[in-house]
Amino acid sequence: MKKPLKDVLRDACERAIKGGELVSTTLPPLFLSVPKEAEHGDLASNVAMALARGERRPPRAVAETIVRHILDPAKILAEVTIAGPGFINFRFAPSYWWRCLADCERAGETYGHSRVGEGARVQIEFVSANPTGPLHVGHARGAVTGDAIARLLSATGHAVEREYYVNDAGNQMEMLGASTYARYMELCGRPVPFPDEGYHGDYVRDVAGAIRAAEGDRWADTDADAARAYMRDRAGAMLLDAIRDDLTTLAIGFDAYVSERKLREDGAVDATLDALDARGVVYDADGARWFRSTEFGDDKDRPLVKSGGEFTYFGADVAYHRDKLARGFDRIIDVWGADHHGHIPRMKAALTALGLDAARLEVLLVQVVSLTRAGVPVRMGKRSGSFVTLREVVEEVGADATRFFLLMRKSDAQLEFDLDLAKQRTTENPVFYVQYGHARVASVFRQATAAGVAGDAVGAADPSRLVETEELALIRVLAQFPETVEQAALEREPHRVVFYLMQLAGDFHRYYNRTRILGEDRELTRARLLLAANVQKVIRVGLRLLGISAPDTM
RNA sequence: GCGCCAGUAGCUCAGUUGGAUAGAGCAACGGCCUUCUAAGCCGUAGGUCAGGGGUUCGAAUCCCCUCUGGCGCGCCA
Repeated sequence: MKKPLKDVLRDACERAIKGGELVSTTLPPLFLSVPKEAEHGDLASNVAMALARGERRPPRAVAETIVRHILDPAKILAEVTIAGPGFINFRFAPSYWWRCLADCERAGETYGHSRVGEGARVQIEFVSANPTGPLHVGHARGAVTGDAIARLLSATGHAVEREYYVNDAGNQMEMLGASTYARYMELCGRPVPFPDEGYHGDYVRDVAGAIRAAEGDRWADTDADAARAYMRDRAGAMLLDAIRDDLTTLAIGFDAYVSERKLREDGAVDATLDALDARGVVYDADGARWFRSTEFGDDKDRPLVKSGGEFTYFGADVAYHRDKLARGFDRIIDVWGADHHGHIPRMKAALTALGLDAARLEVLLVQVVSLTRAGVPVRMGKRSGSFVTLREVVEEVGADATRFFLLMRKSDAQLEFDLDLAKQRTTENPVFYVQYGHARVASVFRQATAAGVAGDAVGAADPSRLVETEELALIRVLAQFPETVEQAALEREPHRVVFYLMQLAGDFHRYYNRTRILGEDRELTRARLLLAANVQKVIRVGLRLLGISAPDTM
């Protein structure tokens, strides 16, 4: 919607400069905004105010000069006015909106998609939870956010790969093995002490039970270390499978699962350590090996190898990120829990130290989710093992509502998720409100078909029959969809799409309530069906970008 | 103590390079179904944008200080 007008405006400014009526030689970035007040038109520019200082003239006078040079070869404008402190307000001609509707119709299910990404290879890594237990709600937010951003990036012409980094090595896994072993032995009637920092969740017992069901008591008589190692691997594999299943219920999949253990076994971690060492940023102290990250802006040096000889999590993670960049992505995006924000400087420092371009790594922080039930907080605590799992939430409120609610807020802001609200099938629940908009149009079309109207190639209807203010306003909202998608993708902010859909659904419900779509006038009916069909389509495409279904009946 | 993020209507939150009279949903109050799904719509009310200073034609937005909340500052991951 903005682009054609931006061209007209730029053209006018340049002509004014060429004619010597503006002394500025460069233009500020042309920025068109949608005014809050309808009387201010469809789009407004503040360019005159931005230029006024350099011109040494009042903004309104600068605006007059620019307006005088506006040509409108395509006849898209109905009105151009100067208002307030120096805004130039534009109002589009109805014919422009009719053209927008036709464009929308023609674009089909790819309306809103674009090529701004120019085929850039982007990798997005998300979830990456340790396979030591089921996913909880916090993981779910990262999962849904990463997935939605991946969908947005694909729709805007990026070549996207989704990756899950499996932390299947290290201390936590050993703890899982020991915990599972202890539960297993318990079930065999030969209890051993439960590890101090072990995993207390009931799922460990379930996993141990499943192993025992498949293999009997034979591990009870095996060497304890060997048994623990076996339990670690079996439990890890089973829990990773469970995680995949959980993600599948949320319509989330990955192109690759990369194993930390494999990375270690392949020598990638050693090689990375050597590479850092070769650059002279590694030193030994207190029996450990340290990375001199303070030289690269971190506030502390960080250990890469523990005094026991094991790599730290950080050490392995540096190797993983080096590997990702080596795979040739133009950009790698990490979705992290906000409690990891302190890790960004050290990771960037390590990449810089390795001679890599740290700017290619982008870290998105996802803040915590607090669950409530009718306003009452649901207690969560991982340590106690009583956290609320992703599965429980999805089973209670459904995948669509889970995704919608987790995407309603900017990802770096804390989010309150009211389970009672999410499962309500009433007007208060925004996800049903939006989906209902889609279903409602489907219902109108069922009626239209019964009346023998829908068969008349609605796509070929004449948009110029749509003359009501509300109809043109609705088309305007449709016309804003492509730039909403683009912005959401480039800013990595899926919540913009959520808000857009709530607005579109609201505008449509309002229109529906006042205006009868199926009427006596056949041509008008067809034009309104065209409009309704495109509203429905944009809701559908928008929901698809969020990974949410668009039902025809509710 | 240092660092990061936040503080906008009773509640949950939007607010696009700094722009016009700060918005939405819910909750509250009052209306609308013989007509395409009332799972909807219309109206009313609701504000010291945490507080104070600064920058400028203009600040919720940028800078500084204070207060409040969350998180981080492990040879845990």
